[in-house]
Parts: sequence; C-alpha cells; structure tokens
Amino acid sequence: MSQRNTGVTSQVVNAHACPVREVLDRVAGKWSVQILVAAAHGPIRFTELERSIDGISRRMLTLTLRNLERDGLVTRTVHPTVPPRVEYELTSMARELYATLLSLTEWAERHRVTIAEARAAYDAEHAPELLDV
Amino acid sequence: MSQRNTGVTSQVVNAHACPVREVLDRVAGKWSVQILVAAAHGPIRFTELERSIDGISRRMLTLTLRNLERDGLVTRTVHPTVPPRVEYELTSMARELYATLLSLTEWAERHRVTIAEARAAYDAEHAPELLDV
DNA sequence: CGGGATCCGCCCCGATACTG
DNA sequence: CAGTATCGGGGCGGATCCCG
Repeated sequence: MSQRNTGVTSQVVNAHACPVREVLDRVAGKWSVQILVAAAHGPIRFTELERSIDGISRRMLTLTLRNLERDGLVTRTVHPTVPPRVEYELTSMARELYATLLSLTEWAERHRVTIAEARAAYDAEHAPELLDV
Repeated sequence: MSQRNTGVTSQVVNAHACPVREVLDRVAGKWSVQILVAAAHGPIRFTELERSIDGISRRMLTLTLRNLERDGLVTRTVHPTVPPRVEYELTSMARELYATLLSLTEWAERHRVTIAEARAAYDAEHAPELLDV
C-alpha cells in the first residue's frame, strides 16, 4: 500500500472511529502545533520557523511541514530568487483549527495545577512501594 | 529522574511551550479519547470498556486508564466483591475536556472532505515521480 | 537558503501467557 | 473479573552529512 505516514499510527483502521482521532493524528505530532502557532500571524520563511521554534531539527521541520502541506493546512510558496526563498502560510482551514485549539489551551491552563497535583498524589501513592520496604 | 512515561515524549522539555502540547500529551495516545468517550455517560467497568472499544488490548486499556487516572481524568473505584468489580468514571475536569473535544470533532467533520482531497492531490503530485521515469 | 538521505535509539503498542 | 509480565516490531524523532 502506497500510503504515506503522517505521524501517528494507522489512518485506515481509525477512519471509522470518532473524528477526533483524525484531528489528533494530524496535530499530535511533536512539532505540528508549534509550527501552526509560529505561522499563525502570516507567511513565514523556513529559516524563520527554524529559529523561532527552538529545539526543532531541520529534518523534523521539513517533515512536519510536508505533512501539514499534504493535509492542506499550510501552503508552500517558492520564490525563485538567487538565494532561494520559501514561504509557508496557513490556509483558512488551518486558521479555523488554530482558533479551535484555543479552547484546548484554556482548558489546559484552567486545570494545569489540578493535573500537576493529581500526578504528584498518584506518584506519591504508587512509587514509594518500590523503594520502601 | 523518576518521572513516569505518559505516552508522548518529554514532559519537561515542553513545559514552557504552549499549553496545547500539555493537553495533547495527555490525549494524543491511541486509545485515550475512545476511553473518554466510552466513559462519558457514566461509570463503566473494565470489561465493559474492553468490549465497547473494539481492538484494544487488555494491556493498553490498563495502561491508558492508569495514565488517565494519574492525570486526574478518571477515578478508579474498586468494589471488593467476590468477583472483583472495578468502575471507572470521568472527573468533572475530564467532562469539560470532553466537551471541548466536540469543537475539534466539528472542525474535523467540516473539513474532512477538503483534507482528503488535499491529500489525494498532494500524493498525485509527489508520488508518481518514483514509479514513472 | 532550503532542503534530502541515512543511521540509529527510544518509546508506543500489539500478542501472548500468567495471576489473585 | 481485572489485571501484570515479557517479548518484539514499527515508526517517530534526533544527529549528521550532503546537495542545488
């Protein structure tokens, strides 16, 4: 099967499942969201993305951009100038998605502390048994 | 460092980054969302989850539930009856998250066709070069 | 400048078997 | 019924080098 790999396992299998997975398969990659954020305010060049994201490798930047382009979330425009100039821009579809992600951001910030506490409590409850005795 | 693995790489590194990643790290797992969906309407037993999700292994069901529990998204209640009876239930925090996921669902369904077309176009444009010559 | 190609480690997840 | 333990594959992502 000549199906390309987009980032998270199995497109085919989960197709029938809830559509949320479709979104997640597209956005759950380690860098996808940060790229969308960085490109949210207008066209941006490859190197600008590379510097603004911090920690990303050229490889992953390229791969993630390709996947986003493939899914119609970003457009890639090549300006055939002497030093090559490539600009990436969000599609309207991607800008809608970006807006939607904001409600997730909200949720995360509202419950960030609670989650941290829940983790600490869980770890305190389950880890010591290994060291204690 | 005794930090547990929750599903998607690096908690520490991305802590400073956008909080969306925090949510995704928690939900991007292959089964997390389906479990949240299955448990959305009320307490549900382990085996009920296992049967209602279809395709999930006992192992992954357990692991994903543990992570959700650790993050405070589900509660685990053990009834010490003769055949053991364990019920999982969403916390209010998780129900809020579930509601938020609905806007993602919407987005996915609105653009599902467009995305599929974008993919087909991209693949048609980039794949043939390998076979053609 | 904007990539592509390759090698490799790590973690996610599946399959199977065993337990209280 | 509700898990745990172990083995193993696959793919995501990092590092490095090379190209037009």
